[in-house]
Amino acid sequence: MILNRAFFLQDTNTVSTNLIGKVICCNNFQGIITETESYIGMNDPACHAAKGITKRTKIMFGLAGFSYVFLIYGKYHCFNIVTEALNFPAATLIRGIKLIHPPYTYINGPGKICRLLGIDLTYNAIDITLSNTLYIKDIGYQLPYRSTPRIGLSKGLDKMWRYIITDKDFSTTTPFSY
DNA sequence: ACCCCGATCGTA
DNA sequence: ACGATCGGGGTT
Repeated sequence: MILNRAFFLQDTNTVSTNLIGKVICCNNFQGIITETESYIGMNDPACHAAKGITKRTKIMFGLAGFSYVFLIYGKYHCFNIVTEALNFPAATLIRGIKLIHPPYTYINGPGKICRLLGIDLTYNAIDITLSNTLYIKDIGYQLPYRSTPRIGLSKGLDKMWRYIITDKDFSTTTPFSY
């Protein structure tokens, strides 16, 4: 079943951990989510919204379940989903997936995911609880994960808000047996 | 108008 | 370890 508003309205770390094992569907690609990160509120120095509402960050203050896509280093896109209550700026970043169909590719890194799935700035501010081109579904997987500090930051490294799958079947480019 | 920076990636 | 590359955001 497709994840609904109530799923994304929860605490961001609840959303980030519950997204492990869910399936992102976009442009005919379907991938198990294997890695996520939380960015939470104006007191999180690594969160883009920490400095307030801007043209770019306003989506994070909006309704949970909308996409937040941004360009990084002039070349790559990062795909997030807005979480928590209206006016509380937070989101979950999708950092790793494994295709559930051939060629069963394991993709680690938000830029590479967006490149493969075809996600660019035109995919920003989409309601993924209503869209039929970009959405996330639950296929009943409950997969173990561990938490670590977030990747690539100069601030907010004290937070253990990166979640990554521990089952090796989902971190290799080979079919999995579930 | 100008300057600095970055939730990355591929190459070395 | 490092450079590419360009929009966002702050400052002049």
